[in-house]
Amino acid sequence: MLRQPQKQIANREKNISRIKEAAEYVFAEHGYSGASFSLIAKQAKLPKSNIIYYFTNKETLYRAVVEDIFDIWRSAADSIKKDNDPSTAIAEYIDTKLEMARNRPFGSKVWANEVIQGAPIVQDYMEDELHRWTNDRMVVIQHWIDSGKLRATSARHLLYLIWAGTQHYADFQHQIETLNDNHPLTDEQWQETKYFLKDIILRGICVE
Amino acid sequence: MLRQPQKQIANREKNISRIKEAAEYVFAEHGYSGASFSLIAKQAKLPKSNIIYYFTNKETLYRAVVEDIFDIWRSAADSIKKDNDPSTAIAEYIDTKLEMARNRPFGSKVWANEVIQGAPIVQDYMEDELHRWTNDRMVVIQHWIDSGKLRATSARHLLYLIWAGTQHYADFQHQIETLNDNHPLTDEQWQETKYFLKDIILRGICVE
DNA sequence: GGTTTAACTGATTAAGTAGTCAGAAAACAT
DNA sequence: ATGTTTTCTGACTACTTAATCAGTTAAACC
Repeated sequence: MLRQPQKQIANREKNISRIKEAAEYVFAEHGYSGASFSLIAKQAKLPKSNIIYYFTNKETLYRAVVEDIFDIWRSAADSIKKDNDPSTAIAEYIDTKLEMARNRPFGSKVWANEVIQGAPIVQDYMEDELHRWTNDRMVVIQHWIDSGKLRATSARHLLYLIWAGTQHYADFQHQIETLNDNHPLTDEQWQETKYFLKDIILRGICVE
Repeated sequence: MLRQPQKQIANREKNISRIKEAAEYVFAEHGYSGASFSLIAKQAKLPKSNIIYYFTNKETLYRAVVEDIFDIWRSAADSIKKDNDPSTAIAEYIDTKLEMARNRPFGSKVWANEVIQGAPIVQDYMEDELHRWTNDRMVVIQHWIDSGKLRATSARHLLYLIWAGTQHYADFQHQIETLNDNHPLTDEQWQETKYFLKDIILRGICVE
């Protein structure tokens, strides 16, 4: 049995993902300015210097976190494809996005925070990646509309409504829990949420 | 003609609202931690010490800003009353909220920021005022449903969807403008937004 | 006009911040 | 084993921050 000669590499990967996870949480809870290296270090249970060793500075760490988020977020829209059935595809998209809101709320919060503040760090990302990605999806939706599979509405605003409606449950999680008498949503309540959003949105866009 | 003996009072009010306006902007653009007295002072064109003179500390100023926002936000729902026609009332609510998103985006952003970070400063406000306010509106909507004027859907999630769908245009303003080729929305585009949201949501909740 | 009171402000302080760096420790190579 | 490279870290620095406060200016009162 060969000894693995890469103890370093394995350790490096472990540490990096551990730091990113901690950073995602701290950036979400405190915003960019409020997130200090010492808070992130405490969360990751690693010395502050070690974090700087891996990521050089705060902005680099932040960008790494945001890029991870964006990749996941992007892959959630895999179902929005020309040849898929619109209702099924959009229902699937809503389901997936709500599951992400439930399971990975911190990423969503970091993104929201960044955009609210005018994307000072990831403006280039928005102009390139997000812009292209959004246009691609809009083309698909417009195709569905043009071929009579969807009611004639705005593809752009439909996307925005799906984003807003789903991400709300991540970004405003705290508000929702407060209004739910300080309890997290139960499985049943998440089911209800999924059902509600699909019900309203699909009813709004399907040809009658 | 009597001389006004209240030069001081007038000046005080002027300064306070000037400071709050500047603070709302800076808190929205930089978050709670990122908003420093010196930034707010620069924005308000007043010395830093003067701001502290009026508001004692950062948290007090912040709370003043949030309370102002909340009051305005609350009054937008005046139309949600038992005796009003549901479709008209909800259409009016959506219109009003979208106008607020357009004209007062900073307040919305401050609120969003605060909630995303778990409402560290205004938790009590959420538990008292917002909770009561939301329950009141939900009772009205439930009444409409029970009396057959609306389809049987979730009053709670309907409110959330309206909030999410409208506030998105304030909170994510920067993203929306970036996706709009770096142009602010035109009058026409705002019209289109209003139309879209009312179209989808009303279609989703009206009895067929 | 002179006194009291409120409004205001520049200088200062104590605490926290991002980032540097010299050197220790571990992993790897031979 | 020895040397080399990479990983790691505590101590430090230069800077920013919220908040204090002593002292100044302006308004209100009589």
